[in-house]
Amino acid sequence: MTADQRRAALVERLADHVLVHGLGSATLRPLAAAVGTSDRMLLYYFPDKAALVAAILITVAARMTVLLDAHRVAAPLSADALHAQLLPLVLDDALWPFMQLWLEIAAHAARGDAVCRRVGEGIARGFVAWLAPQIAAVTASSAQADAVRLLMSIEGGVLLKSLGLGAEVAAASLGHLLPPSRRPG
Amino acid sequence: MTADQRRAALVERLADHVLVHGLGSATLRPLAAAVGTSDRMLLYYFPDKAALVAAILITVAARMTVLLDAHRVAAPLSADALHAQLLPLVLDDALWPFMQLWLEIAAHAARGDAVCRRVGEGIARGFVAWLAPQIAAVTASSAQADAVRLLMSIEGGVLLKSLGLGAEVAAASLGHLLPPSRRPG
DNA sequence: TCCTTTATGTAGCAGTCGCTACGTATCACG
DNA sequence: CGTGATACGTAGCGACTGCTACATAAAGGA
Repeated sequence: MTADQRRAALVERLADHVLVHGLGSATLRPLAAAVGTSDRMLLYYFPDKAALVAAILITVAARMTVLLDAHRVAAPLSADALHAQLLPLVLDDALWPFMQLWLEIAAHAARGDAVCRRVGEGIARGFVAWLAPQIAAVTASSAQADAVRLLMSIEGGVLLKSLGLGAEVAAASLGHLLPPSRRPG
Repeated sequence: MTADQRRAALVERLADHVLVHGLGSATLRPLAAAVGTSDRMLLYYFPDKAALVAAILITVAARMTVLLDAHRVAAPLSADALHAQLLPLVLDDALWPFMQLWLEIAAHAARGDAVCRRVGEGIARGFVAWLAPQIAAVTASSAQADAVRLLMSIEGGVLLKSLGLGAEVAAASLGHLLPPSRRPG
């Protein structure tokens, strides 16, 4: 096994830890302990902590891409229909660790963290590119705009769920597809 | 001046610092230095750091409420129209420090931070309550659902802007009110 | 066999964290 | 004139941070 392969395997296991405990706990010694090594070795395989975290985040993003692709729709849907399908998905426990991490990435990026900004922007643009072809639209650019709007709503839902408004988000999303009279008070 | 008044004045000045530097830099010694005192005194006026941060966040929330109320619409609008009016507002530089902090609060809440969860949920519910009466709807509950959907979209826009997709968000929001053919490619 | 490269352990640095113990100056009140 | 409460400075604790210096052990090519 080459050094590159060992490094990649290391990052895979570190990604597990970060998905559970978050970026805030992603400090060298706990990270190293979680995979049975030492901070010394982490900085042997990576030039510094920033490079290590970047590698971990990219690995996490790759995992989420795989999970999302399993839910790609067969034929393009209306933006509303796709929204109704995807929102429960990202609020589900299976994807929630990714969403928690996603919020942390956005918060760090907003404060100027270069790693989170760079990786996060790539992921976000990936989301748009993943969504657009699944939306029924007359032009590619309108599908793109629809994708951005859809993404805005979904990620706002993630943010609100993190603050304890998950039920309201789910109800409002449901309401969008039902006549108002059928909604509970 | 009573101790309570001095404590409140302290928090006001601390809020300035947190709005600029964020929660991540909200540690006792830098916070104290920013207002010309010592960590010792911060823990003299507050039982611990959590209580101090909670007080700061509540003060920040009160400031944002004032700013938002200055932009309350005179008569109820459609959800789309209100959205088009508010999105540029929250993406503007004047409110952006609040939004940066808002993302941090959500990220911490998502990781189980009790203070951020409690304060953040209050702010989020305040947003919904602030939005609902400004939305033209047949019933109060449908206005509430519209308010949640509107909030989702706006906060998703904040998240995407923090990752560098501010232009895409602005364009997509514009597109929502224009026929597709008039949108740039 | 020697000698370089690769991999890893041990120990520690300077700095920051939240928090606390201790001393003391000031001041209202008895 | 005491005397207790209020307000504040100084100093430090133990834990943690990213990172590094140094030693060493194994392995592979000359």
